[in-house]
Order: sequence, then C-alpha cells, then structure tokens
Amino acid sequence: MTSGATQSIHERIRLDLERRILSGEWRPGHRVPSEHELMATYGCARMTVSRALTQMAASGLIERRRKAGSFVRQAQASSAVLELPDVGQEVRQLGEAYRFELRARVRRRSLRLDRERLGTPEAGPVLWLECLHLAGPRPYAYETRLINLDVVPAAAAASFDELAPGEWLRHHVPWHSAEHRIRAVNADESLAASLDLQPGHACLLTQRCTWGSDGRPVTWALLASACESRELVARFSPQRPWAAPPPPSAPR
Amino acid sequence: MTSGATQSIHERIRLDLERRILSGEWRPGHRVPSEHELMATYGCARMTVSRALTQMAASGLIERRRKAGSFVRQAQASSAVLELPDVGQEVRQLGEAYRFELRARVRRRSLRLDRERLGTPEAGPVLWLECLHLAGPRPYAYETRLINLDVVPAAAAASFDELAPGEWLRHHVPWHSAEHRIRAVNADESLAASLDLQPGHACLLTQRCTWGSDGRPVTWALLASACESRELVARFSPQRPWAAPPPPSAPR
DNA sequence: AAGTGGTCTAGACCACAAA
DNA sequence: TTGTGGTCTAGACCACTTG
Repeated sequence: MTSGATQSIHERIRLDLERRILSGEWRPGHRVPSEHELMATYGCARMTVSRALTQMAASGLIERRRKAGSFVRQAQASSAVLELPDVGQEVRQLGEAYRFELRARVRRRSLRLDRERLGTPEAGPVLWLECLHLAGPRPYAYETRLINLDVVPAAAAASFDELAPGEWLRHHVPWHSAEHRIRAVNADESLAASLDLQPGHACLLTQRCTWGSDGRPVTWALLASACESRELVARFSPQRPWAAPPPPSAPR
Repeated sequence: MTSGATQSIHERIRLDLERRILSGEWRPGHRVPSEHELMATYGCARMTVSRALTQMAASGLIERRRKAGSFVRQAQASSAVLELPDVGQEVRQLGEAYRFELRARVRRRSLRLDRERLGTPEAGPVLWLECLHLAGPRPYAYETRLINLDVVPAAAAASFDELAPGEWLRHHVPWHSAEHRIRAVNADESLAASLDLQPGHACLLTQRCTWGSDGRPVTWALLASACESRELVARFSPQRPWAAPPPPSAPR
C-alpha cells in the first residue's frame, strides 16, 4: 500500500505509525499503543515492535516513558539540515568553471585575535591564508583562514596550489565537529575590492570554526560572497531528520 | 573509561568503534570487524553487535555491504544542523522583551507571484500578512507571509493578536517539511523604513516554504533582519548528526 | 504493585554479493 | 560457493515510574 519495494515488518510498523502522526490523526501528546498491543496488532515479536518505536524515538517523533507508554511529541520544526558543500563543488554545480587564487600566506605566532578566533589560550604557531574563489571570470567568494599549526603542522609545508585550503584540510584532518555562523554585512573597502563590488554591497558571511577529534581547534575560516552570488539552503523533513546522506561512493 | 553513567553493551561497542574512527586510527575505507568477530571480542550475542553497527550506519559513519563487511565512510562535514527558533524565542533568548505588530492583512485570490512563491498552480484564496517583530523598543525583524487558505482555511478567521502568524501555524498545522533559503540583501527603501535603517543597510533574509503532511504548500514566509541583529548558527558533530533534540517538555 | 520500556540471548532463515 | 549482513523469534531479566 504505502510503498512498492519489499518491506520489513519493523519498517511497515514504523511507517504506519508515522503516517498516523504526520497526518494529524494522532495529535501531540497522543498515546501510541504499547509494545504488547502492537505485537498483537501486527502478530510479531516484541523486539520487532521495539525496533520501530526506538527508531521513531531517535528521530524525535515520539517520546517513550517507562510505565507510562509512548507519546507523540510536539512538532519541532526548529532545526533543519543545512548543506554546506565545498566552494569548489558549489561553483561547479552552478555550471561555472572553478579556480582559486591564493592571495596571502603568513606563518606567525598567534596574535591575540587569532587565539580569540580559534578559541584557545595557547600561543602556538598559526598559518594565515587569504584566498579568492572564482566562478568563471568573476570573483565568487573571498576566504580568510587561520590554521592551527600546533594541530596540523603539515599545513606549514602545503603549497595549496592544487587543493584549496578547505579541501586540503578535509583530506588531512581525520574528522571534526564544526560550528557555522551565518550573517550579512555591508562590504568594507577591502572586501569590496577583493570581490569587485561597490563598498556597501551586501555580502553573505559564513564563519566556520572546526575542531579535531581531540577537541583542539583546527581552523577558523570566514567566507564572504556578494549577496547575489550565494544562497544557503536548509531543509527539514520530519520523516528522516536523522537520515544519513546517500553513499557518495563505495570505499575503495 | 569513556563515560560515567551505566552503559549498555551495544552503546559500549558503538563508542569503541566510533572512537577508533574519529581519532583517525581507522581511515575511510578501513574494514570494521565483522559481526562474528565483534561477538567474540565483546562476548555478546550477534543482535547486540548488529544494533551498534546499524546505528553507526544510520548516522553515516560506516557503510555496510553484504558479504564484504562494514567500512568506514569518507568524512562528510558538508551538512550541519541549523537551529531556527521562533522569532519570539530568539528575542527572549537575547534577554529582550518581545512583541509583534501586525502591519498588513489581506485576503485575496492568489496572484501569479503568490503561486510562484507557494509553488502551486492552484489559484485558491490566500492570506497575505506583514508583521514587525520587536526586541524591546527596536525593530528586530520584518516578516512577510503568505498562507494558503485552501490548506489552512482556519487562518482566515485567526486574529493573530496573541500568537504571531508563525507560531499560530505551528499550533494549527500538524506537521510539515520545510525549506529555508538564506541570503543577504541591501535594504530597499520600504524595508529600511520598516526596520528603521538607512537604505542599503545589509540585511539577512531567511525565506521559508512549508508543506503539509499531504505535500500541499501551507505557507511561504520571508524574514528580514538588520545584519547586526541576527546571526544563524549551524553545528555539525559527527558523533550524532542524527540525534533527536532533547525533550522540551513531557506531553500532557 | 504492576505495566511499561530497555536490553539481552541463542538461536534461525534468507538475500545478497564477492570470491 | 560461502561469508556477510538483514531480519525475525520467543523467550528472559531488569529498571523505572506511575497509579
């Protein structure tokens, strides 16, 4: 009924319950049948029912409370998944030729501002980079970046002529958590000159701070784009707020 | 070792494996031990191991292939969870008094532009709203909104004097998917006047389109704020990109 | 006290894909 | 062909928490 492909029992149960919730038939606060009731309804083992309910609880659709039961949660459209591709990918998806130019590269002991940006008290060496990303002949985004050489010493020797700093880091730092701050700004003279705009032109800024698996700050980056060049998209779907992105490629 | 609270076996297995991956010990493409090997390692049933691996696959950390095994996936820091609270909540979190003023309210047959914004060919009735959100005495954001009265006929009778339109909808429409587009813009004269700014001042725009559980468009909204007022934050953590937000309150 | 969820076991059968 | 994951069963014990 609901889909064409072969469907496991726990999947069928989950989709049945989700349909009732998403359609509004079961309002927030409504009590979902207990595991024993669902066992009887679907004629299956308790673990199978439990699996369906556990998934729904993980996705935030229901809340489970011992002795009380499972309840439909309040709608929570307050978070969405924001896609943040590499600048290069972004440009190529627009059908434009991508290239970048390294505009500045300074190795230095961290200044106070650097340490504030990285959120660390340690006064280690850092690498300061500025980089212009181009879509065809036009400037697309101006990147200023700080790399913590205490954490990524190899960056000091990187040439950044093939890979842009952001991509280079993604290839050399195993994994990380990150925080993005998005805001608008009127371009100052320096930024306007870099992006070939009039001063005052509205620009979109995305500031990213990244931490390594040990919690130490890896890099801080600010990406500025003219308002007409760049737009960010975030999507929310209650069906699968937790879903994994599709496999980009098979390993090996 | 890893945490203080009591820890289930599947959780312990998952954290063990995640630590190896996040630390870089197991690079992308590395083969994770098979379920049988992990059974032997941890001395538990296969279902327990399977549960840990299934969760990791759901979160995108590994990829599972029959006959081949489970493999560490490529790092994918390209998506982050963007928090998008109600404007009212946002203002109150800044420690300011929140109120809003309804500035326009028009019921009409949908214009062509309305249908484009809603993404529907149907020429049904719509409600056009404009609304100023204030933080203390200062304008905080200007909202323009279109509500599809075919889908939410009750909105025609709503007064919007207690609840802002966005909150009213969240209470009256059961669930939905949504798409957000974020960009910057120079304020035109009209927007500048509404937000008490100079024309040309950079503003952050978040445009939201929402669909009901049946896939029909519910509402389209544009929120504009002066660049210094508002900043969006998106976080990425490979540990739990799929994690449900904490329960805000118990149902009932 | 009792109902509910949380977890676990020791099997089982099957589908799939790589060797 | 065979190892691997995907799913399921029919129990079990425990913890929690509400009635």
